[in-house]
Formats: sequence, structure tokens, C-alpha cells
Amino acid sequence: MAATLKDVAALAGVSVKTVSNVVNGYGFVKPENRRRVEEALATTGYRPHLGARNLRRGRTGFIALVLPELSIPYFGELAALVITAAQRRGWNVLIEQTQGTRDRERSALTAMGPHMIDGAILSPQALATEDFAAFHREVPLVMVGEHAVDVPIDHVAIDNVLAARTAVGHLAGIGRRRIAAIGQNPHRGTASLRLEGYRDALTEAGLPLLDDLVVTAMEYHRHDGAEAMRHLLARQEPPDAVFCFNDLLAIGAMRAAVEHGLRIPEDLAVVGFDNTEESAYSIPSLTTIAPDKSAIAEAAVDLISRRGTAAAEDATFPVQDIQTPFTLKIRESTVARTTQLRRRGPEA
Amino acid sequence: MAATLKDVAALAGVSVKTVSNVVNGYGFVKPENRRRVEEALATTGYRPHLGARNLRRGRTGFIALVLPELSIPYFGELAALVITAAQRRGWNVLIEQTQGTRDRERSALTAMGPHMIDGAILSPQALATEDFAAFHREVPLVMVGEHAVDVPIDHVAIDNVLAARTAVGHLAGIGRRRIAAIGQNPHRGTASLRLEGYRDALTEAGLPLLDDLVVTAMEYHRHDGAEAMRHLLARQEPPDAVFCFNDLLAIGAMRAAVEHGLRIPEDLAVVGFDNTEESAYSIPSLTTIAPDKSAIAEAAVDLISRRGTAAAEDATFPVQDIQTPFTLKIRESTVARTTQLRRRGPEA
DNA sequence: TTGAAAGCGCTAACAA
DNA sequence: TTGTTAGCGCTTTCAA
Repeated sequence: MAATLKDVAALAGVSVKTVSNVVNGYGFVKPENRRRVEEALATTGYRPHLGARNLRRGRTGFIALVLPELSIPYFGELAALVITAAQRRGWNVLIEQTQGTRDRERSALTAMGPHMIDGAILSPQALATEDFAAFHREVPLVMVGEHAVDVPIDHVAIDNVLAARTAVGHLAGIGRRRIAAIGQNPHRGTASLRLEGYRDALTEAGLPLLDDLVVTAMEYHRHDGAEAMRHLLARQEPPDAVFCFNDLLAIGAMRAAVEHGLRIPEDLAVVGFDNTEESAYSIPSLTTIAPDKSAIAEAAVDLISRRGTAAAEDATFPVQDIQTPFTLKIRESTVARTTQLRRRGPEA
Repeated sequence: MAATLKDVAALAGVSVKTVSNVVNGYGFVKPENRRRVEEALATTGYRPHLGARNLRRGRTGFIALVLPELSIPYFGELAALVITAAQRRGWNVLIEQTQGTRDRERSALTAMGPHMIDGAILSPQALATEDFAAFHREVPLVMVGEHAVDVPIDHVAIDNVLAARTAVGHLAGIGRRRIAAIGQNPHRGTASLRLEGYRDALTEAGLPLLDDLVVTAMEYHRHDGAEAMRHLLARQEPPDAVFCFNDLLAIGAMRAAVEHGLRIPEDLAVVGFDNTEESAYSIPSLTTIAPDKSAIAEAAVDLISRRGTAAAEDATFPVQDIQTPFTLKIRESTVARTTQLRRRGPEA
């Protein structure tokens, strides 16, 4: 059996308080006692029971990370970074997968319960404003990506409008005239923002806005991108470029285009969004918006931490809306590599 | 403040025991009392404090999943499935990332502590036999993939030798004569097994074993595959096929080959291992060994569960070594698609 | 500086 | 059928 504080105290011939003091580095302990306690600690191989400690301290040591699914590369990469950031602050991360359904997103919020976690980071897909009513105020909450407009909740994201405008501006800049967009979705706030940026860029470039070239995607998987692309290719006048609202859609779109016999980027230029690791190695490699994922993870965990502290101090700490930086990675799907192809691998 | 059992009892005018009975569905409760308790439960919005419950029950409600990194597609996909399987048995999953280093793998085992978790599933990369000494027997442990030979620990994996033999047999079957292998690694048991299968297949096909065509990879990222491929292409007589020990290596290898001006599969056929989602959409799509990841996740969680129960019953439950099924997905990287290219997307 | 003891929220043995 | 109560392992007040 694992040793308890009591066992250690008995072995060292002191009280549990003394052992606790040694373990936690509190107060002054008589050198002789300290020595004996440390010895007892070593021989018993004592390890504190975190559950009991947290029960007593009224903190749990956990934060929840609520996301659609870990097997989606963007979320896998984000989760890896969140876990690392959380660990630095002494938190373990509980991951809850929702498949992006409203039901499961809501139940994740309630099921975790306030006892279970010190805070939650969520990347919702379908959650509506009213769903927050029940949960809000129990523990610090921060939204990553999507933003529930009407609820005062901390939020971390890149400037989606600007990012989309940058991506589409790049396509216009390399001379594309019929630029399509894949990923419109009435239920996703970020989709509207990206669409807005797309439109801004077209207008800026003096290109017409053709509704025909905007394709909706209910889900953002590779499959959906391929399907959307096939629709576009069936048009009378197909596009000469396409801006996809995430990398998976772009990968699927490229696949469908190539199956259709098109050359990328000559016949069709493609831009993605997320800069998942996959995008740097795809053939052709994918031009994409690269959000600073570390910055997102760091900011989210930091907000949980600060709001937790702020609550304790009863300070009023205004709702935060943090914008993290991004860049545009220009790769082969928009600008063919001619020379130097043989010598260099894709940039990271 | 969140309501406790006591609050509910007070409100309903009964004892905590009665409330507990209702909450846990134990025993018989007088209908009248049940009604009042349920009402009190609803008005207070009572939610059990899982930490306290587990402290009392002597279980933690957590299992650990120790893996190199969540951003690696195979592990992201596996983690998604493990979490789902664990949830069905009432467990939350704590993910520990080790970057595949022995140090962090070891510390994951000890840091989690026996109090924190009811069991652990690990997918080690560098852990040595002696590292298990300290941890073993504290909680149920199951290894996924790599296998520590000398330690009696439950293990779940596919038949790596057979899988590799199948993959390489396929390459020989389509007429390839100079079949290379990327991924040899003295520290990985699975690498040796896959190499063994590779050799078996060559022998079976009457092909010579050329040491020249076996390339070591310390890491299994896309980058390493590209680098290994460049080495192979620098050989006097380059290979006409390559078997990569995972999909990422294969993706990298394809990239390097294409940059070198080769056509896949005409000049070079490529086979991967893992069937990550990416492999079905890469261009060309990747022929790969497809382990049944659900079966792996399910078996691993099941073993934790059974061994936990077995310990309680003091039954002797022999160490398990479970082999899960796999298939070979034949795709464009070995067999060019000629017709029907236009109509169908890649199969899943 | 250390000890005794209460109590975090819950479960379960025992009593009523 | 329900109530009382001890105690899971820990922290922490209060007293010594």
C-alpha cells in the first residue's frame, strides 16, 4: 500500500503536521526532526495524494480542454501546446471531445462540473449563446477560435477577417481573377469573418463578388473539401483559385482538382488556413494562413490562471479579447517552385 | 456556492444517507422522500463532487495515456479513440506527452503517482526494462505498440512482422526488385520487427537483402523520411520501391522523391504504416498498413479495467499479449489509378 | 516549533 | 427504510 502522511509521521515519530510542513516547505522545522522526516519520506517512498490535497485546498488541479476531436490535426497540435502550457502552471488537462455537436459541447460544460476543474478552454463549433447561462461564473472559461458574441467571456483568436483578406489578397496579387471560397457556414462565426475578409480582398482588388464561387461546407474535413471542389469544377466557368477555410478542406480540394486533371498552381491556386504540419509536406505543399498556435495556447491558459486569481482577490478584471499573431506561408500551391527544387526540402 | 449532499439533505428534510441513496440509486427509498430529494436536487442543481467520491471509494476515476506527442497524427487518432473507450467505462483520460524521450517517459510513470490514476496506457519509445521496476504493480499498466520484453506487462499491438511482410510482399508482387526500407532504429523494438518482416518478404520473393537499401531513422517525422529518401536517391543504383515504417516517413519520402523528379508509383512505389487519415488524401494517396486503431484502444482500456478488477478479487490473471487485426490499404502510391479517377474520391 | 483535531464532500457500516 | 457516524488523505487553525 502507498504510504500516507500518517504512516510517515509514525515512522519518524512526529505528528502529521510536522511531516506536512516538511513536505510543503512551510514554517521552521527543527533540523533533527526534518532529518528524521526526510528519512521516513525516503524509506516509505511517500507521494502526496493529490486528490485529497485538492479536496482540502478547494482546487482541483485540472483544467478542461473542450474540442471537436483530437484526430483533427489542428486540434491535435493545439492540444499538445495547451497541455504543455498548462503543465508549467501545475495543471493537468482533461480533454473532452464533442464532435462539434451542440449537445455534446453543452454536456461537456456541465458534466465536467465545477468541482472537477479549475477552468475550461473551449473551442466550440455549435454552442449557442444561451448555453453559457448555466455554466458561466462557476469557473473561469475561455473561448478559443469561435466567439459567442453576446456573452462576456474571455476570448483568444487571430484576426480572422484580416487573415482571410491577406490570403485572398495574395491570390489576387498573383493574378487570379476567379477566386472561389470553400467553407461558408451559417453556424460558424469564424466562417462569416473569413468570408468577410474574402469579400474585402476581392473588392480591394477590383474583382466582382460572385456568389457562384462561394461554397458552403457543413463540416471541415478533407472529404468536404473534395466534394465542394467537385461542385466548383462542375460550374460553367470554373475558378482559377480557391481559398479554403481550413487546411483539411484545402487538402481535399487539391485532391479533387488533381483527380479532375488540373495542375496546381498553374490551373488552380489553393490557399488553406491553419498551417497544420501536413500542409508543409503535401504535394504540392500548401500556401496557408499560419496562426501562432503557441501564442493561442499560452494566452488561453494564462487567462484561466489570471481570472482564477482575480476571482479570489475579488478584483474586477475586464473581459479579455486577445488577438494572437499570424503569418501567410507561401508555398507551392500558389507559387510553383522552379529552381532549387532539388536542393531544399519544404520550409517548416 | 455549489450545493453539497448536506445542503440537499437539509432542504429535503432527510439525512445525507437518503440523498446519497437516491443519487446512487441504492436501496429502497420511500416514494415521498424520493420525491422531496429529487426536488431538492433539482432546485439546488446538485452535482456530486467526483474528487470526494473517488477519495472515499479509493479509486481516482482517471487513467493516464502516455505518448510521445499529440500532434503526431497516429497518436492524435489513437488518443481520440482511447478517450472515447475510457469514457464508456467512466474514466477520464490524463494525457502525458513525453516527446519520446526516456527521461520523460520515466517521469510520467512516477509523477502520475499511484493515487492519481487507476491505470496507465503507454506507448513508449525509449523506455528500458529497468525503468519499470519502480512502477510496476502499483496500478494496472498496458503497453501499446512497443513491448518491454523482459517485464511481465500486458501488451496490445498488431503482428508487426506479418504486417511488414505483407507490405513488402505487395511491393514484390507488383514487380519491384530493389525495395528499400526506411525506419530502422536500434532503440525501437517495433523497428526490428518490421525489419524482420521486410527481410522475410524479400527472401520469400527471392530477392537479395541489400544492406545498402536499409536506412536508419532516429525520429519518425516527415522530415526524417525526406532526408532518408535523399540518401537513397544518392545511391548508385536507387531503389524502385520503399517501405517506410510509418506514414510520416512515407509522406516525407514521397516529397523528396517528387522533388527529385521521380514519378510515383512509376519510378518509385511507396508503402507506409499506420493508415493515418492524411494517407488517404495525399497526392498520390498512400498505400499503407492499416491497424485497427479502435481495437487497440478498446483492448488497452479493457485490460486496465480487467486487471483492476482481477487485483481486487485477488485472482491470478495471466499477462496478456493481445494481437489486434490489420489490413493493407492499396492506394495510388503503389498502383496507379487509371480510369475512374474522375469519378471517385479516395476510399476511406 | 509542534501536536491535536476539525473538516473538505462523499460513501458505507452499523444502528435504529 | 433511514439516520448517525467514521473515515478516505490531506491542510490548517488553534493551543501548547
